Amino acid sequence: MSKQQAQILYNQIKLDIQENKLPIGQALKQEMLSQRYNISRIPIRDVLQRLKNEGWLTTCGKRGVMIPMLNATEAEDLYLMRKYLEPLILEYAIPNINQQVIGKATDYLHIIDSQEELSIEEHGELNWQFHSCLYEQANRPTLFSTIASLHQLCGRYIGYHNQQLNYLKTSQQDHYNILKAIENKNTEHAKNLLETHISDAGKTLVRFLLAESKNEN
Amino acid sequence: MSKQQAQILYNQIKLDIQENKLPIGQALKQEMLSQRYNISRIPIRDVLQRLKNEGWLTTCGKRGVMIPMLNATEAEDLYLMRKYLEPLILEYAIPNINQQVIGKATDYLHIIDSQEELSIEEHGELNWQFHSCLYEQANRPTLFSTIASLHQLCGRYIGYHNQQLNYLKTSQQDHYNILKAIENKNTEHAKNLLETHISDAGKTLVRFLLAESKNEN
DNA sequence: CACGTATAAAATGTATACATTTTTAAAATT
DNA sequence: AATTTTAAAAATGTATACATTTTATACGTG
Repeated sequence: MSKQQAQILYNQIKLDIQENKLPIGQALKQEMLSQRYNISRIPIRDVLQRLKNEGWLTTCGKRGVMIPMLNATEAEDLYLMRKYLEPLILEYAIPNINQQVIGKATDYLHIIDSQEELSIEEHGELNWQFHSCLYEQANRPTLFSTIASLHQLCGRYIGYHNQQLNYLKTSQQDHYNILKAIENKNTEHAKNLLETHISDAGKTLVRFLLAESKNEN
Repeated sequence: MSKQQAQILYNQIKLDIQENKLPIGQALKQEMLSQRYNISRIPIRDVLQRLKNEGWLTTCGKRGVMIPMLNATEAEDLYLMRKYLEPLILEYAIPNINQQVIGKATDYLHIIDSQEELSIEEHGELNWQFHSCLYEQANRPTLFSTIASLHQLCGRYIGYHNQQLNYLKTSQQDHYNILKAIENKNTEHAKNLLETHISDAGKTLVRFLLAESKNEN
């Protein structure tokens, strides 16, 4: 289970970034992290590199990495890409979505509905489970992994504001509508609903980030 | 220059993958690579992980990585994503593209025209320089880096067939047309030309990959 | 003979130690 | 006083050594 050690570390650091438990905007010292997580620098380096490649960290000066500040332009880009790519993969998926898949997706929505005490991370995770169980039917690994990566990065922004949690809750009806359109094999309608769904979420988020940056000044 | 050591190794291994100098479809042993490139396993591991994250390598079984075989579906996905995302970033870029940028882009095209003896890697690199010097004017780092990453991955496919080199050459006229449309601030036309340009390249490549996989059977 | 189990070997993951580079601060020169 | 130089420190990159996990092989059992 040695590989899992690094895997746990990866998840832990990512969570700590998401929950703002690590300093933003300044260089992260390997030694410091090594002590904090009680592990040698080698796995730390591995994880830092991985997170850097995934966009959770950016280079800080000539050497080292740092946690980038939340940025409205980045958020807008992420949702913009999702808006274009997710309807695309859904189109490939729809012909392969049978009733079993519909059922599985419905179950995820029911879980979201039933559980009142979901943390924002849990909610985001269930949200992704719903979307991905549809997308994976497309059998498009490359397209899928790009979309999955964009989702992951959005997670950092979703975790930031409770307002986003409210949005997630109100958008549940969208999910049911999308599922209904898929069940009816109404591909164009499903794509349009999904595009609007993503676009709206993006707009809500960007509005918040802009408002916040105004407050800081 | 210790960091450059790993950087050199990264470029070298990537090139060796592109030129099929490493075994495809079987696990790459760290020890073997360590001896081949005359360096310890630590930087090897770093590079392997990085290449894995970028899509040049995939996991092979429970442990280790391997070079994935060229795959028509992956190529199609890459070009599909580019087809959607590159016109998008171009739209953001056009308002900021002044005559200096036009001139710079023109210079790249002239270099491609003038040099008869370009290797396919050099040609691909110049091709990317042309596109990226336009895209970077959009000031959209996140969108840009996703597109850059997709380009990189296409590099593996472009390097494979000389046929693709022929296509690159014939597509030079497209580049001039796109540049002309940008200069005239005819955004929609430029976007359409770019979309067709990418779509055609993708179709050519996919046709080849499919034909080849048929030949193998 | 097939199949599962145990054991040995190979490969990877991690820690420690060392080398190189980067950054910091102090000293010196203009 | 400001700027360049230089030396010490801090931080990162790499090598070696060790621990753990996989994988392969041989053995035993049904």
